[in-house]
Amino acid sequence: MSEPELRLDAYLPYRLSVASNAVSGLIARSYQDRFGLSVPQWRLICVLAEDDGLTQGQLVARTVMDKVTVSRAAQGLLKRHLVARSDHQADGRSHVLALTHEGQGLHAEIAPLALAYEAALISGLAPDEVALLKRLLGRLQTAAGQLAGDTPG
Amino acid sequence: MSEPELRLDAYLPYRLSVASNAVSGLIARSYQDRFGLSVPQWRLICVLAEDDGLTQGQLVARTVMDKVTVSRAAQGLLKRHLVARSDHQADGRSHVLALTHEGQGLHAEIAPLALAYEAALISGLAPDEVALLKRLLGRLQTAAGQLAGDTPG
DNA sequence: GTGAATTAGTTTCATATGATACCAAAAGCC
DNA sequence: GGCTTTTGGTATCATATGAAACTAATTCAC
Repeated sequence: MSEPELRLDAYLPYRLSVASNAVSGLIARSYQDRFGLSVPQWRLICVLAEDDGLTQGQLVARTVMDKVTVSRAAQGLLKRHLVARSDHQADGRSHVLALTHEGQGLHAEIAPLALAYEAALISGLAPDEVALLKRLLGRLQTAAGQLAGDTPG
Repeated sequence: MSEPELRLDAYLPYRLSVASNAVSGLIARSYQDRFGLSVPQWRLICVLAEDDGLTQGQLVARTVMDKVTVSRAAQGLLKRHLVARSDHQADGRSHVLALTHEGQGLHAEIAPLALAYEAALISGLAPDEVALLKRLLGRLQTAAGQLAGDTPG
């Protein structure tokens, strides 16, 4: 007995999705309005600022985005001269992306805003709660990845 | 000094989005493959199973989805005779939605699967960790809502 | 070396999403 | 009663997304 009750607002995947949508929507709107950047574009800038000279394939791995998404984001940034492309030394199919000076400037401008958003979002939480939250999110992600691989039942 | 470093994989909104996408993708694929249901459709079924006889407006509030999304999901469910519509007693614009017998059957079939997914996802976590996670997600959601209202910056 | 199978990246296409405009019913206002 | 404003829901449109097909370059097998 005791049917294990399924209530939507207690259902973790739902809660996760709603929270993520709220946060992503906030951030996406902000970057779009202020800098004309999509979230994928911003992610590329962010990764390239950490670690310059990556191929799109590497960016796919780093950002957990689809390669089509990365391709389009890169094209947009190219058009705005925020990143530059150079031929890959050893692989003629591949190109190496790097931030231009202008791209670096934009990153320097946005990064504090991004951090301010994060700070505002977690302002009610204790530092150890934040750390735990990040760890739990990582676990969920890997669990989902494993389940997606198997034939879950 | 000490620029407060922005690393993408330590950035909470990013982590949240990636985790949510992984989980949502897993669930969405499963419901689509097995039952031909979209996530919005499933959410409506779920809410209507909890609490029958709601208008679309009420469903919008309950599911935190756009009214267009709810409208379309409802139409899909109507076409498959999983929900039924009756005129609203007091408001001629509005309709009342309720699960059909068939819809209830489908819900009874999916609910255990949904709970199994949740159980699998959190299988590595302690119960109090899960509780905390849900609470923190709620806090993030409300914080994002507040920030979206203000002019943050 | 030559040819088959992979891989990096783009293009194409089909679908999902939400902003906006829209229609009809309801509520306020006088 | 008439008139405007608001609200429930739908239709239209413009954009975002990813799956699949495709191109070109690379690797592997031999």
